[in-house]
Amino acid sequence: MAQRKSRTDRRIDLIEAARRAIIRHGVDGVQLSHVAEEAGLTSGAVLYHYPDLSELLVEAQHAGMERFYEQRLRQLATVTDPVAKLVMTIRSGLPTGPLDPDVRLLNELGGAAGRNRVYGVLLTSLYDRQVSMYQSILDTGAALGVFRLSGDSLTLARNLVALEDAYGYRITARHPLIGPAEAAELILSYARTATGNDLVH
Amino acid sequence: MAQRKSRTDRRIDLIEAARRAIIRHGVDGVQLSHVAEEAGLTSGAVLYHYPDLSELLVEAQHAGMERFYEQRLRQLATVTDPVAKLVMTIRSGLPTGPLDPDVRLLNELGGAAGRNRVYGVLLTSLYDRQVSMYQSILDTGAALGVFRLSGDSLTLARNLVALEDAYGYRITARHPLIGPAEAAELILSYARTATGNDLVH
DNA sequence: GGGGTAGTTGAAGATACATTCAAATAACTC
DNA sequence: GAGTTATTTGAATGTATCTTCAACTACCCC
Repeated sequence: MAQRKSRTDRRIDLIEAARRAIIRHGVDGVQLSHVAEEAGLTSGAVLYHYPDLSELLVEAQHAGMERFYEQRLRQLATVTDPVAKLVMTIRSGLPTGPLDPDVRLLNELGGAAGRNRVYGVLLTSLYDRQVSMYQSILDTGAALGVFRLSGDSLTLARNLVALEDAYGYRITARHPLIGPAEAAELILSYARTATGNDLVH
Repeated sequence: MAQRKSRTDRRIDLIEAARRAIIRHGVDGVQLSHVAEEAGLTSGAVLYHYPDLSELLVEAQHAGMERFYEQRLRQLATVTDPVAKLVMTIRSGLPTGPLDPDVRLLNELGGAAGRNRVYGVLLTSLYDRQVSMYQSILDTGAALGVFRLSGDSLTLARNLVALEDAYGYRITARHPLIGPAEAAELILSYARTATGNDLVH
C-alpha cells in the first residue's frame, strides 16, 4: 500500500500528479488512472480526495500558473536596475527548453481556454498580471530616465507578454531554429526599440 | 440513412466534421462518435473511411491550416501597396472573434504540438511560412523606400507572426479588453516602429 | 494499548467507447 | 434491369474507464 498521508499533503501530491498527467496527455485526454499512476495510488484513492476529476484539473492548472508567476516575481525582486529587471523577466518568461513543465502546462491551457470559461479566466488573469509586471518595470525605467518608451507602457507591456507566450509555443513545438536563446534575442530586439535602451548589462 | 456519397466526397465531409469536432472537444478529447455526429453518420461509416481516427485528425488539422494560410495569401494578392498589404495581413491573421473556427482549430494544436511531433511539425511549418509572408512584405516595402526597417526583416517578421499567434489566443480565451480591433492596434503599434511608417492607408 | 478515524485498496458493477461484421441498399456497369 | 460493387447501418463483441463500496490498515488520541 502506498504511504498514508494527511488530507492536505495528499491533495498537494495529487495536484502535482495531475499537473504531470496533463502535460503527458493533455487537458482533455487526461484520465483518472493517469493521475493515479502519477501519484502512485489507485483510482479509488484519487476519487476519495477529488470526487470530480475536473475540479482537480482546474486546481492543478491554477497551482501551476501561480507557481510560474510567483517564481517570476521572486526572481524579479532580486535586482533593482530596470535594465537587469527587464532582461531577466524576458528570460524567465520563456521555457528552458521543449520539455519545460511550467510552460508545457500553460500551453495545454491555450486551446482549452477557448472551450472552457474557467480556463479562459485563469489564463486571462495570468496574462493581465504579467502585463502589469512588465508595465511597472517599464514605467520605473522611464521615471528614472533609463528608458525612453516608444509608446504607452500598457501597449508595450502587452506586446512583450504576447511575444513570450508565442515563443513559448514555438519552443515547446520544437522549432528547429528558435530555442530559448533565440527567442530571448527576438523579444529583446523588440524591447530595445520599445525602451530606446541597448539593454546590455 | 444518410445520403450516400463517393469516397472522395465523403472524405472531404469527414475532414470538415473532424475539424468541428476538434474545436468542440479538443484534439485529445475528440471521439469517433463526435466526428460521426458532426458528419451525420454512424461510427461504423467513419471507420470505413478512416480506420484510424488519429489519421483523420491530422488530416483535419492539416487541411484547416492550409486553408487558413491560402486564404491569407489570396487576400494578400488583391493589393499591391506595401502599407495596405501589411495592414491587411495583420488583420487577416487575427480571429474575427472568440468563436472564429480557423483560429480555434490552430489554438487546439498549440498544446498538442508539445506532445505530438506530427502536430509540432505542422504548426512549425505554418509559422515559418507566415514569417516568409511577412518578410517579403517588409523587404518589398523597404526596397520601395516606403519602409525604413528598424532591424533585419526576419526578426521583425518573426515577431509579427508571434504577436498574431498570441493575440489569437487572448481573443479566443475571451479577454475582456482585447478583441480583434484592439489586438490589431497592438500589433500595428509594433509594425509602425518596425517599419518607420505610420501605416495609414 | 484500545477505540476511533481517516486513508487506501481491490473487486464488482455500471457506463462508455472502439471495433467488427453481416445485412441492407443505393449507385454504378454492362 | 440484372448483376456487381461501394457505402452505410445497426447490432454484437470486446475493452477501457468511471464509480461505488466493503474490507483493510495505518495513524491519532485519550
